[in-house]
Amino acid sequence: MRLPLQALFANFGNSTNQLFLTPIMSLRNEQMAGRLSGVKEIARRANVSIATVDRVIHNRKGVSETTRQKINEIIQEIGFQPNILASRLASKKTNRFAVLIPDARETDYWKASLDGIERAYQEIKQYGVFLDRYLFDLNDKSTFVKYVNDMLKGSYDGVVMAPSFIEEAASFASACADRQIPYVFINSDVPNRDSLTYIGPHLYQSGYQAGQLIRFGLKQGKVLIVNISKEIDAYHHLLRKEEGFRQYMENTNTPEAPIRVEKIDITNTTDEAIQDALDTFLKEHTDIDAFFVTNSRVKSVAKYLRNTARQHRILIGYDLSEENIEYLKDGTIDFLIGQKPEEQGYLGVMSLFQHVVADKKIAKEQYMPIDIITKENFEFYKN
Amino acid sequence: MRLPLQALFANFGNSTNQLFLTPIMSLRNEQMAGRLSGVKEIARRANVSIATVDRVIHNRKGVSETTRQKINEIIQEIGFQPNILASRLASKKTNRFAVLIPDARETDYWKASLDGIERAYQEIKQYGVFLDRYLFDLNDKSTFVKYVNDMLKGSYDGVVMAPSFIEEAASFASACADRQIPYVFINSDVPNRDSLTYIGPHLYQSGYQAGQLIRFGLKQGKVLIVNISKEIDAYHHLLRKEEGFRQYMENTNTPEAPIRVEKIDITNTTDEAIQDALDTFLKEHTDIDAFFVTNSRVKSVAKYLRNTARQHRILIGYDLSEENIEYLKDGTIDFLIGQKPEEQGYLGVMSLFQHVVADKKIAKEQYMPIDIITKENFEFYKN
DNA sequence: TATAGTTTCGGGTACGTACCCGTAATGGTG
DNA sequence: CACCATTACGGGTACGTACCCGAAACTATA
Repeated sequence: MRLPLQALFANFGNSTNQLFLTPIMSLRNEQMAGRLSGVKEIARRANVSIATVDRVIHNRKGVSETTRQKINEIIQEIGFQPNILASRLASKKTNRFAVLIPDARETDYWKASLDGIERAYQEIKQYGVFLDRYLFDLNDKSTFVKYVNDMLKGSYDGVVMAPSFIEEAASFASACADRQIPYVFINSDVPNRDSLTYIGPHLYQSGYQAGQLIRFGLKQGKVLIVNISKEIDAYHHLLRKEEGFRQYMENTNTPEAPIRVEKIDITNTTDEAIQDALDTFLKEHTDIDAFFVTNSRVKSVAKYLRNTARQHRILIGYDLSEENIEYLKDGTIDFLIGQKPEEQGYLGVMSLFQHVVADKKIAKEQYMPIDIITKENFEFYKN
Repeated sequence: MRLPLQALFANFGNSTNQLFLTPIMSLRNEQMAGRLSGVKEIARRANVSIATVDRVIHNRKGVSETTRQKINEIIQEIGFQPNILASRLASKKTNRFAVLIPDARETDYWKASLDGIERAYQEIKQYGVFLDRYLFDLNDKSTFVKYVNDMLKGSYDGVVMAPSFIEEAASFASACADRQIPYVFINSDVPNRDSLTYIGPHLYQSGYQAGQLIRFGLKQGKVLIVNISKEIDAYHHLLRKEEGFRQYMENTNTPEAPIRVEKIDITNTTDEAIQDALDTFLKEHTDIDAFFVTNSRVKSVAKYLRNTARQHRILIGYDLSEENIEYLKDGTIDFLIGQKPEEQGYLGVMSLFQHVVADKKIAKEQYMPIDIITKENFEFYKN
C-alpha cells in the first residue's frame, strides 16, 4: 500500500518563528480549528448553504457580490484549506499525462528515470491521474516522431519529455502550446520554449564543477576532455559541459601552475572503436595527467586505462551506472558526477501534477544538485 | 515501445452483470477512475455485503472462515488496494506525533530540520495527524528532561527525537518502548536502542570521506583535526567522524607520501576562545597544511584563517550554514560536507507516519547521502 | 421443540467536498 | 400588474471506505 505523500502541499513555508514562542500549545489550537473549519462551518457562519460556499470557492457564477465577499472574508478569517482527500474523492475528475523518454535498453540512466516516473505515478494515481509512457529509440529518430504524433492525438492534460532530438522536440512543444497542454522538459533543455519547467542538470555548471575537482587534485599538468557521442543532438549538451570545464580552467590558470586542455571527440560508440580512438590519441599524447569524460561513457575510458595500466592521475565522468561504480570502487575512476535521473523523472511527473491538479506554482527551472560521488560515499546515493 | 495502460484493467472488463443495471456514464466513470476494484466490486463478486468485505480487510471477527478465504482470494486476484483518501476520510481516527529537537536559535542546522518537519506535517495533516513540537535548549539539559516528561504524559502515537543528551534520551527511549510507542532517532544514534529507525549521517563514513578529499588535494603533509564542542554528548559524535578520518589516512599512507595527523579539542565555544585556542596551537605548529573541522563550527576556523591570512592548503568542515557558505564562496573553505538536516526532519516524521498510519515496513537505518559541497555546486543544494 | 446464546452478515449512515437540479427571488418588459 | 428571463441560492446525492446496529442463521441446552 503506497501513499500519495509528497503529492500535494509542496509549499516550503518556513514560518517557524511562532513555534519558538509556543512550542506546546500549538496543538490544541489546531485541533480546535480542525474541528470547525470546512465548508460546513463557513456556510454556517455566512448563513448560506454549502452549495453557495462551494460556488465561491470554485469561482463559479451564481453568487451575488455581497454574498461572495462575505464568504471570502470568512475563508480568509478561518484560513480555510480544502480537504484534498474529500475534494478529489468527490470530484470524478481525472487527468491524463504522458511521458516521452528514451528506452532504457542502452543505459540504466533512463531506467532510473523511468523508476522515478513510476514512483511518482504510484503516489498520484489515487487522485485520478492516468499516465501513458512512450519510450522511443535513441538510435531511431522516427520512433520519436511517431510517438509525438500519437501523443498529439491522445489529448493529454500534460506531457513530460526528454528532448533528445532538439528540432523535433521544439516543434512538439509548439504543438502542445497551441493546444494549451503544459509540457515539462527533463534531462536537457530546449531554449526559448515556454515549458512549464525544466528539470535536469545545470550542464555548464557541472562541467565547471568537474574543473574544480581536477584542479584540486592536479595542480598543474594536462587534461583531456573526452566527448563520446553518436547523436549530434546529444553532442550539443556535452559541449555545454565542456564550456564550463574550460571556463573553470581559464579562470583559475596561473603562469606558475598552468593546466592545459586537450580534447577528443569520438562518434563511434562501439566499445572497440572507443578503445581504438583512445589508443591512437594517447600514443601521440603521452603526457595526459587527467581525463574528463563528459557523459556516462566514462566506463569505456576507465576500461582502457585499466587494461593498458596507463599511469594517470585523475579520471572524472558522469552518472552512477553499475559499470561506472565498479571502476569507482577499484580506483580507476576518481569522481562521478551524479545527475539524479530518478529524481528528474519523479519531479517531472510531480510538477505536472502540482500544476494541473493542485494548481500550485512551479519554479521555471529545477536544477538537480551536482552530486560529487566517490568510492567513499557512493553507497549512500541512489541513481 | 508504448506501454498500454489499459492492459492493467483488461481483467475487469468482462463482468457484464452489473453493466446492464448501471447507466453508461457511471460505468464510464468507474472505468476512467479505475474503480472496478474497490470494496464494492469485491462484495459483488463474493456475493456478500460491503460490510463483510470490510471485516475481512481489517481482520475483524464475525466472518466465517469460508467467506473470509473467498474474499481474500478475490482481493488477491484483483490486487485490491484500498483508497487511502476515502479510507482516511471515513475513519475519524487521528494520530498524535511529537518531535523533540534542539531549539534553532544557535544554528540554522536545526532550523532546517524543523523546516523538514513542517514540510512533512503539511503533507500528512490532512490524514488526521497532529504534531507537537518540543524544542529544548541545547545548553540546558533540564529543558530536555522537562519536555520528555511532558511527552510521556501526552500519550502520543509516535515520537521523533534528536538524542542530544544520550543518557536521558536512552531512558526516554526505554519509557517509550514500555508504552509501545514507536520512536525515531534523527541526527545521531543511540546504540542498542530498539528505535523504529535511525535517520542521519553515517558519522564514521563521512569522516572517511573527508579523509579522501584531503588526501586528494594534499598528497602529503600535515593535517589538523579540530573538534569544537562544549557538550560532552555531542563530542562523542565528533569522535566517530575523527575515527573515520584517521582510518582513511592510515589506510592510504605510504612512506613516500605520508600525511601526519594532529588534533585539537576546543571546549569553550565562544568565538574569542576558539580564536585564542587556534592561535596558541598554530603558533607552535606552523606546518599545518590542512584542517578538518568535525562539525559546523568550521566557520570559526575559517574566520581565524582569513583574519590571520594564514597560508593553508585545505579547509574542510560540515554543514551548509549561511556563514559557512560565505567562507566557501570566498575560498577559505574548500569543502563542506552536507548532512541534509531538512531531509532528516522530513523523513523522521514521514517514517513515523508510514509506520503508524500506513503500516509500512521501515528500514532500520536511513543514512543520509554524504554530500560534498563546493563553491561551484552549493547553490544547487538546500540545507 | 422451544429458548437463549452465539455467530455471521447486511443495511444504512457518516466523513468533507463536488455538483446536479429544482425553486425562490429578482429584474425588466409590455 | 402579469409575464418571463435571469440570477441567486438550497436540498440532496455521490465519491469509496469505516463502522454501528440490528437481523438472520446457526448451535447448544433443557
